Amino acid sequence: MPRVTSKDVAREAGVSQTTVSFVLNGREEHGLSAETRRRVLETAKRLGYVPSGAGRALRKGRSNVVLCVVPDFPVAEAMEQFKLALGRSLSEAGYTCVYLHHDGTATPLAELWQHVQPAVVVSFGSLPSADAQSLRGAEIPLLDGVFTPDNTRLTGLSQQDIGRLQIEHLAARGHRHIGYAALDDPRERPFSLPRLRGATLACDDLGLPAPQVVSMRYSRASARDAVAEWTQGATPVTAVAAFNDLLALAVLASCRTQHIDVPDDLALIGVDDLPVSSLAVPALTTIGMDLTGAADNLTAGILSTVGAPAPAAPCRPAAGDILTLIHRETT
Amino acid sequence: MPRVTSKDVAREAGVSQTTVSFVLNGREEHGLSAETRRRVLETAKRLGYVPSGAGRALRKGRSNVVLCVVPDFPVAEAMEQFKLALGRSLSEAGYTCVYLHHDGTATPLAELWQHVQPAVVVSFGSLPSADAQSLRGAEIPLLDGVFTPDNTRLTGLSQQDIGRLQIEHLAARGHRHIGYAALDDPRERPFSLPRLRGATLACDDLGLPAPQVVSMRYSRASARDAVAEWTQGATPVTAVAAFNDLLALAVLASCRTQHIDVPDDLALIGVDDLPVSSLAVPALTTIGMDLTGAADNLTAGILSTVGAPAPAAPCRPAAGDILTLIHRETT
DNA sequence: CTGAAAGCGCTTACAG
DNA sequence: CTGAAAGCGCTTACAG
Repeated sequence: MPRVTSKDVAREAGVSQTTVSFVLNGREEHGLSAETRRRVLETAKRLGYVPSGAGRALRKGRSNVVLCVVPDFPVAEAMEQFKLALGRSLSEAGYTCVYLHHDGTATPLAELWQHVQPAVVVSFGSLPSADAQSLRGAEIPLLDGVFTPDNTRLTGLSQQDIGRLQIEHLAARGHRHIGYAALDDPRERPFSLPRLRGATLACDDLGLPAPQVVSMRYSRASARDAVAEWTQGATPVTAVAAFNDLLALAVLASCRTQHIDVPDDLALIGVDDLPVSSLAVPALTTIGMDLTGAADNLTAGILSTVGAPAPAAPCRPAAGDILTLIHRETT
Repeated sequence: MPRVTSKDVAREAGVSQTTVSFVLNGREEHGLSAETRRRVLETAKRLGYVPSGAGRALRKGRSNVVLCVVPDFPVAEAMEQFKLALGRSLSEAGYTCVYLHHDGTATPLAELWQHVQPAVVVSFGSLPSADAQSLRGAEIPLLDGVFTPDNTRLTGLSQQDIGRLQIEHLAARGHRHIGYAALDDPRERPFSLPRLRGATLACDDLGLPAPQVVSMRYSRASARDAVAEWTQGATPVTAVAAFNDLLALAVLASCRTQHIDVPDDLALIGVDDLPVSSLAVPALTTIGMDLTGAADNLTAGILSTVGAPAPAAPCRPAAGDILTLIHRETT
């Protein structure tokens, strides 16, 4: 059976296509009579009318797609949760969220958005300036650098605050000589550098010596070396803040094999609150994030960029409420 | 600056729009002269012509979107990897992959595909028959139940084989009384039931007693109870196959606190090869999966459904090559 | 071997 | 307050 078009609705309701379009798009300024409005709405619903995305996109020169360019981040639970939440809240607003995982090798971006004509492009990292330029040329709005330190207001999620929170917790528990487990993976730098910077600034603010940074990988050997470095120096460290839970768990495993007691000999705090972190022995203290809240914040920003009405949810979580300290047994 | 259209290419190449369309879509049957072809191709490239998705979709009544309906699975690393790989290989074939995470509460599906007019719908679980019906009505091809046991040929990824492989490995190492750690989460059933079934069938085939199944959650208390049940019965179990690595890690943690030696008192095998699994002490034996290979298989199926030419890659991994046993220290 | 023309479904400037 | 008409960019049946 053929599709129901706005022409069908018009004929059935005894009005013109113009009127149907005005009613369905809520264009008040043309002052349609209440009765006409009602009849059109009722007819559209009765016939099961669904507007054609293609027709609208062709006419307006702009689709209802929000194109999210995601750099080559490692797959991480937290990022997946965020993407999921963003997709949901945008779809409630009538937009389709498409993630482009861009590792540089793929199709030139310029080609893609000429083809798709997205309503907005959202870049999780920083878009190369050539791409930003080409978007400007195509008059497609861009939300750039969503997860970069300068744009924490977009999500309310500050990587620096994460590092700061870790240090503040350790300091509050009496630690003064603190180690930092950094990750030796260039793809994580957008997160790891600001977290470390936050930790360093916090130490400074609290009058503590700068954290003793050791760069490590996800391996036992690497964790063993790191622990040795922290504990065998002139002024041994009594606590370690790790870039994320996975690194913290590696350190934890290493402590066991080296018979270092956690938290008494060495306290430990991660970031992410992975499911597995609460299962560790001892259970890992960590930082949790309200990723749904962060995604809602971003959605609000996206919608205001396309000039859409603010989202239904009146209560955007404030930046400070996005992060939570989850205190378990390793501190 | 305004967009370059096929009309522009036609004018510039001194031919009609018809000819441009034929050349660019490679319609041989109309017998265009080689010289015309060359000139059109050259002009299109020179002007930077990119076809409009909206224009094409409107005309053909079908977009180039592949809509993947993903049921309410918990976020799992393996599934994310698979989705990433599928998105990549489809985009190479000129299709845009959109994931719809459907938890039942969202927009009616029928509305969505009237709006988007996808080229194919791919359902990771089983689509409700009303939805399948509505797709048929709209003449949109459907690949249904991608991860259900009846359709393992679509990806080459058999959940049953996973359970079977676990048991075969444990049996080969001399175990006869085997426990199975099942997950008590209804959302995982599409994976957990077939895995358990594969394990049970394998025991049967090998002449072993059926596995002693304990249903558990991701918590220490739950793991402790499970271990008690396995070890304190009349015929204690000497090995445990777990639904996934996370559950296996919970069991492993519990064994430590109960001073049960792994693998000597109790051997343990998981599924997924999580990054954290190689860090555990002792390191976890598990089943790894070639998810890129599985995604390539699915892409081939999708492309043949839309009548597209087979993908460039001539070598689809065979079903048997998707799974690998990763032998570490817990068995 | 190639082109003029119609039409996919929508929105909006314009006319009444 | 409402409608007729044009046009977004594409593909294809038809005519030459």
